[in-house]
Amino acid sequence: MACFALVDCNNFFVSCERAFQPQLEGRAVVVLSNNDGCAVARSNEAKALGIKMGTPFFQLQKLVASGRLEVRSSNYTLYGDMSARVMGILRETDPALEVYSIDEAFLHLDEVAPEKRRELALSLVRKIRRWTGIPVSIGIAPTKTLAKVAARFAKRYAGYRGVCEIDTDERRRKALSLTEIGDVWGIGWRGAPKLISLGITTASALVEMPEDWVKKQMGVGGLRTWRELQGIVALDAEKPESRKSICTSRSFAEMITSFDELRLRVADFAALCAQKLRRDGSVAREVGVFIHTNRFRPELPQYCPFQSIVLKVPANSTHQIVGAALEAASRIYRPGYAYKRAGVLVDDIVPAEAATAEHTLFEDPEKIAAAVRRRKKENQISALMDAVNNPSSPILRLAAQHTGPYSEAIRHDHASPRFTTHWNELLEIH
DNA sequence: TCTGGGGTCCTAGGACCC
DNA sequence: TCTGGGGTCCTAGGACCC
Repeated sequence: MACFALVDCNNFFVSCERAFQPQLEGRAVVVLSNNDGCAVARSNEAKALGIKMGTPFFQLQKLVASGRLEVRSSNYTLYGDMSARVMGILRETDPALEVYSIDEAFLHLDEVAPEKRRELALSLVRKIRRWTGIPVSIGIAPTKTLAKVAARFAKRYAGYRGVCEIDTDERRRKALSLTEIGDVWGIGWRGAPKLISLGITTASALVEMPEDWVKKQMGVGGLRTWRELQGIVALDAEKPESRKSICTSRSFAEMITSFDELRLRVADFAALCAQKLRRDGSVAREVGVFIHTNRFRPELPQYCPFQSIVLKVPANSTHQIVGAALEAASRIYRPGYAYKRAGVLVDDIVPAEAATAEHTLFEDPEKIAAAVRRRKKENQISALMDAVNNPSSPILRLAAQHTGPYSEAIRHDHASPRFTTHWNELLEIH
């Protein structure tokens, strides 16, 4: 029988902050989204205060002022590095682990003798805590969806010491009966109320429904969840080769009205997309831009257009991607609106080596040759930029981009240092 | 005053084919 | 009055995940 272990970092962003700021231990701590917009991670103490995921920061100001709550701006450089450390430790146990998100990974324990699985997981919990400072919970079960269920119990009950295993049918039934339907992986904010209205309030109630009812009510995705909850593997093990689309978008600290200002942001986002494409060894055929007014200000005129441009030849050079993005932006920009957010999305992505030029029969061979030469030069420039640039604050940029640090346009009033990735911000011990 | 960002997959419906 | 049938492919939007 298959066996998966889900390793889930507890309150990951908060735990990363605590690893270098022990004074946060035992306190209510919240990590804020980009722009210090809303809560995206909460310590257990913060959850106990009733703070919900996504709570706007301005609603938390009183708690902060009264000293009952600590906040930190998100520090993705730090979290990315801490994640890599945790995944590196896990990879020693299973080189083929599936990294599911920045704070979660699935290990395959099929080869580990059943009676040794729990001990192995306990040792991983201890090792990760000791080597990185990050507390993790591990759920072990015959399917990924059940491993998720198990991990919730591992987190909830201290007696498990961080590891919960669903290894018998009796335990599976018990766990499902104690799991609310909305807490099941794959049942979202739309599905849960619908199922509850149909009388399905727990995972066991769902499992007891007939297959065709599930298919009819929930589609093939729901059917997979239903199977997984019974212990039948229904989720694909294959990892995607590479991303199919890449999006870089941000909200702005202030609202932007002028095109000159907006195009600087769009150029930055496009440059980041190009950099991500090159890192993946991919090229994209389509470059899209969206701009959004502030949806939380309905009294202002709203405008949320999207425009994409199809490139003649798939590309990943900063020149090509930025050029197309600015063209798209100029087509959709309208004066008279206050823009709060924008983004660049590159789509129709293929591996760089698979991309071939498609010239039309009627194009002038001279022009084609000139285009190929230009392209080659742009690719060389991009390669040089990658060799020189620090991603978070690139030195070499196009003139179309803005000149300050990327983070300048974003509010980060409560940022902690990049303890592990920046020479000037290393932890100091006195 | 102030409300995140980055993905994947599925489905329904339209365009198109013979 | 009456207006094929069956299939594929693409796309936009929705639902879900963290």
